[in-house]
Amino acid sequence: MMLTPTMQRCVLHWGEMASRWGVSRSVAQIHALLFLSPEPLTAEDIAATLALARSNVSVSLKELQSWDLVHVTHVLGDRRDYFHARKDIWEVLTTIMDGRKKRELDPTVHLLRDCVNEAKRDADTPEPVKERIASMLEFLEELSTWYEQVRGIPRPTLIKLMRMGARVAKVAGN
Amino acid sequence: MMLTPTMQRCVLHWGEMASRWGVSRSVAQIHALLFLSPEPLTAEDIAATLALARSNVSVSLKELQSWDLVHVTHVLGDRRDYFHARKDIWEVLTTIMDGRKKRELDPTVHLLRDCVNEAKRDADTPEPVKERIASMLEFLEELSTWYEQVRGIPRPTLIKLMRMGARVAKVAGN
DNA sequence: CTGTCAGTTCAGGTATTTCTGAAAGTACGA
DNA sequence: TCGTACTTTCAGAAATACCTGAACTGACAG
Repeated sequence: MMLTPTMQRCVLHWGEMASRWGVSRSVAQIHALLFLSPEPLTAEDIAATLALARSNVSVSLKELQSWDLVHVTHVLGDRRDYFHARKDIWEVLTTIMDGRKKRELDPTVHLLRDCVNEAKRDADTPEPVKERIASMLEFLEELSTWYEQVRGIPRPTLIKLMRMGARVAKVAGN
Repeated sequence: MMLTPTMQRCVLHWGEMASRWGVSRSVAQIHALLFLSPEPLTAEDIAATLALARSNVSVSLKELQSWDLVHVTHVLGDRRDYFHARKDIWEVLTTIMDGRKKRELDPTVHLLRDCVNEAKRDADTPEPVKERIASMLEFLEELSTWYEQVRGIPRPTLIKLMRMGARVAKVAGN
C-alpha cells in the first residue's frame, strides 16, 4: 500500500492529534491507515507503509482490536491476518466514547462515590470540600446516564436532532 | 493547606485520569487542588501541598490560566499571587471543551479541507480514499457547528434537555 | 543602593512511554 | 517430524514528556 502525499498528511495529523489525547502515535497512524484503506491490509503491509517495526504493529493492532475499532478477516488460501477498520464515522466516534466512558468515566464515578461515603465518617475534611466532591459526583452521574440515554436513540433520529442544532431547545418548553 | 486522605485520593485520581487525556499530572493535580480548595492558594502553598517544585507549579499555573480554568487574585498588603479555579462544574467542562475544540478539532477540520482540495488535482489518491476523507470532513464540520449551536443554549434549558434524556427524540418528529 | 520576596526561565536530569529486534510461539502442509 | 509462514512476546534502546534546581528578573521597602 503506497501512500499518496495527501494520505500521508492525514495519517500524520491523526497521529499528532492522538498523542494529545493520550493515544500512542503508532496506534493512531495504523488506525488512520486502515480507516482510509479501501482494502483490508496485512500487518506486514502496515509495517512497510508506515515504516514501523513489525512487532509494534502487532501490539498496536491488538490495542485497536481491544477498542473494537479494528477487526480481522481472512482470505481463502492465505493464512495471514487481514485487518480492516470500522468505516462508519459515527460508529468510530461512539465506539471510542463507549470505551473511554467505561475506562475513565465509570471508574471516576466509582471513586467519587467512595470518597463521598468516606467523607461522612471523616471530621477533618472541611464541609465545603465535601460538598464540592458530592456535586462533582452528581454531575458525572447525570452526564453518565444522559450518555446512556442518548446512546440508545436510533441513528437517523440522532442525526435529525443534530441537524436541528439549537432548535431542540424548544422541547424544553420555553 | 493540609490534604485529608479523602482529598488526596481525589487529587491523585484526577492526576491519573489527566495523563490518559494528554494532560500532565502536575497540571491536573494543581487543578484538582484548586478546585477543591475553598480559599485561593499561593503558588508556594500548592508546591508544599503537592510536593512539587516551585517552578513546576509556576509553569503549570500558566498552563491552567491559558485554558482559562484558573485565575489570579490579590490580597491587600500581600504581593503574592493567589490562585483559584472555576468552581462551577458545568463551566469547567465547557471551558475544557471549548479549548480542545479550538486546539484540536478546528485545526483538524482545516487540514482535512486542505486535503480535500488537494485531492481534486491529485490523480494518484484512489477515489474511495478521497470519499472517505471528504466524509470525515463533513462529519467533523457538522459536529463543530452542532457544538457551537448547543453551546449557545442557556444553561437552565440545557439542564432540562439533559434531564429529558432520550425523550428529546420526540421533537425529531417520530 | 541594597536586601528580600515573589515569579519566571531554562538547561539538564529523571521518569515514562513508545518502539524495536531478537527470540519464541503457533499453525499448517508435506 | 520437519520446514515454512506468520504472529506474539518481551527486554532493553530510543524518544519524549515531565519535572527540578539554579540563576535571573522585577518590584518593593528601608
